[in-house]
Amino acid sequence: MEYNIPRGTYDILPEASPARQALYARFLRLAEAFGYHEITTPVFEQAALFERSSGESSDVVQKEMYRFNDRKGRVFALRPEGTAPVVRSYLENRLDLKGENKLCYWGPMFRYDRPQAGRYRQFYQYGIEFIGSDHPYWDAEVISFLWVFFQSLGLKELRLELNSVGCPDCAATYETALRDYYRPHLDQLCPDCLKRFELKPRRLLDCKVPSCKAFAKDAPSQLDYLDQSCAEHFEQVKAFLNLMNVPFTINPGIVRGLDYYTNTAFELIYEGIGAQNSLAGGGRYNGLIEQMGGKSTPAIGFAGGIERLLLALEAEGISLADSPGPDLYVIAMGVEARDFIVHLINELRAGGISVVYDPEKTSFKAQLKAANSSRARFAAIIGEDELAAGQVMLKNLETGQQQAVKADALLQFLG
RNA sequence: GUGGAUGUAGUUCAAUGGCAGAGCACCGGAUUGUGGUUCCGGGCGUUGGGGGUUCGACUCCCCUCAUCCACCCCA
Repeated sequence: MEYNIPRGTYDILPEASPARQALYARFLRLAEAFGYHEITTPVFEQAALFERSSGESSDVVQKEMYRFNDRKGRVFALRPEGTAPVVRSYLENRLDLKGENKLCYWGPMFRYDRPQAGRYRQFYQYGIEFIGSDHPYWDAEVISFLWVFFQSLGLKELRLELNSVGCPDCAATYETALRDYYRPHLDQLCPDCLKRFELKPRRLLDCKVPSCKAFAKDAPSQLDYLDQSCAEHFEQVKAFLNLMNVPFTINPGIVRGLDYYTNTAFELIYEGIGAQNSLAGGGRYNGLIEQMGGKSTPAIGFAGGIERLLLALEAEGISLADSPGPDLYVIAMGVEARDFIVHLINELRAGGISVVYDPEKTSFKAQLKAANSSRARFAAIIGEDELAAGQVMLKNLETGQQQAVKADALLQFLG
């Protein structure tokens, strides 16, 4: 083989396609039920869109973005996430004026990262964005969308974790407090945590090194550093979630990776698919739209990973769709029978019947065997007798029963 | 980006440095018009790729590519 697939990518083979299609259909159906409409943006955008929105210091921008120049030197990037493009489109197309503020999407994202179970360089995400209100009801509705979606798929081992990272003011005072707490212990932290201390002090809390974990226990919590309105907002989100019967656990360690998040942050955790156990995550981003040049507009959304969801479904033995066999397998004995049925096959197909026929299989046995393994519902057998009578012998491959059917009545019979 | 494991037929896996094999799957056949079971037969490998050591390399060494696991990060 001279060529092979790029690292961290994968082919969606025919056998895997039905499950994904089913997932997509279910997502869209639920999105519609919640009043969301699908939006599809390009897979590449100006690199600056992501650099500014996600934050220059974020890992996504620093080392995971596929950046390239086009022939005129413009700098683009394969999208590493879906929110910024959706917001860009929302502003550019003035969807605010059309009241189009519940948007959902589905498509490939790209991050140059080391591949691992549940982590790819081209991966697929689905998500929703609610734009235009800071009311806590919408936080709860977005979260409940996620919850209902997973419940409807039948997944059991789910954990919804909730946190509030506050507004930029709360976040700043909290990070100061956090640094004050850790500063005396800097010499006892792991090297990674020393970097975290400088760049992302919140990440100190979920370090997995035992010695660091000990400090995390007594570290200050963001929840104690929320100002009046942020605290109230959080309380109301929780209250709405309770009213919606969405179970959640508070985890002050939930940190969103991208800079634009404010207040509500949440993550859906699934144990049992490896280290990459976050099936979906999201939160509020009240500052993003203004930062991107729109007028100050609050918003909230989430994104989930298809690959991880499929892994979770597999882990629980849930199959959404198996590829069905064709409706009909045509068995023709001899060239005259063949010439008789080739046109009939097209008519049936045009009528929406899926038909399999293989002219290279000539022996009766081979054809019937193939009919069986194709999992077709029926086999249509045409030999000399049938040809003379202008009919086919229609055999139910499950029961073995067969009956003669007029050729021109076949479409009606099968349809 | 860091560390570790692995790479042999379509697939799951064997093979002390000495002729590359098995199950499953696939294809064909068992007196030419009735499938799934059974029986018989069949093909397949540049042992991921490249280089080195050796009389001889799937086996040992180096490089490379890929996958998996963990870190990191996240969906």
